Amino acid sequence: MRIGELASRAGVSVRSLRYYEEQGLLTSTRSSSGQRHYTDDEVERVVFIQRLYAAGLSSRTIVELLPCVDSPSEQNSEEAFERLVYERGRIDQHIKEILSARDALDRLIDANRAHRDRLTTH
Amino acid sequence: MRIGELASRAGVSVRSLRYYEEQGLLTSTRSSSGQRHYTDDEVERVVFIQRLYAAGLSSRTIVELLPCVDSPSEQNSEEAFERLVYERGRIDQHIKEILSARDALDRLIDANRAHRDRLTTH
DNA sequence: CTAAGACCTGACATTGACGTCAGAGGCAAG
DNA sequence: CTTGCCTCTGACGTCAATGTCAGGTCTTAG
Repeated sequence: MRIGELASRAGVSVRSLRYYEEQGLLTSTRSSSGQRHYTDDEVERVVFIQRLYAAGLSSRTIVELLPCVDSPSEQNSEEAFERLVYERGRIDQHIKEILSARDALDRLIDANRAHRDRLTTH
Repeated sequence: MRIGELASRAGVSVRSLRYYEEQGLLTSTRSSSGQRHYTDDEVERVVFIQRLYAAGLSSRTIVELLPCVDSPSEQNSEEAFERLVYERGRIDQHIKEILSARDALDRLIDANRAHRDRLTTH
């Protein structure tokens, strides 16, 4: 498949895919005329990358984790594996922060709703 | 307290506090010489702002929620209240994304660990 | 009084993940 | 063969939160 199709299937822009390749997150085979071609697997990979972005990881960080994705068999990914565990912890921390933000909003919502009810029943 | 103390208590930079004020997230009283002064309450407020930032809200969005924080008593914050509920939903969505990123990393960690064990017991 | 260290405003710099545009070539249908 | 859409590279633009610097003022300990 060509880049446009991968983009629409994975729900990202064509620009983003070229950027991912530039950052070393994604590879493509090239047709003789230079156009990028992808296999179906790449859809999944792009979605995975998106998830990590959503969790606050940067391209640079994701690149460092890729050995664990691409060749979990090599023990040269020892360093990458430690990084993986570390980032997992950071995400966990991040989740806690966001949960506490949600809690704060919930309390705010309750307070406001309580006030509204008081006005309504008045 | 002056800006430096608020910054260190809330764990943010002085620059950020001035930026928050510029964006309408924070107010300060000024001494005759123009220096900003804050009450203890502001520490809590800054922490709250940080939480919302961590949850992915922008300054602009936070400003729109502030009426609910500052005067939950006014019903002119009707619009702000709806926004509040809406953003709560977005955060919820965001949490789900991050959880699925964490799951993805967990699966990756398991796969790598499994491989390592296979090597070790060999 | 004076020196060190906070603070002020205003402005430009930075970073990351893209958007967007220009100019050129590729490809399938009619 | 042309028309319309996709793709290419390269480069510049953007946005938000913050860093950083300059040049000046305040405050406080000694």
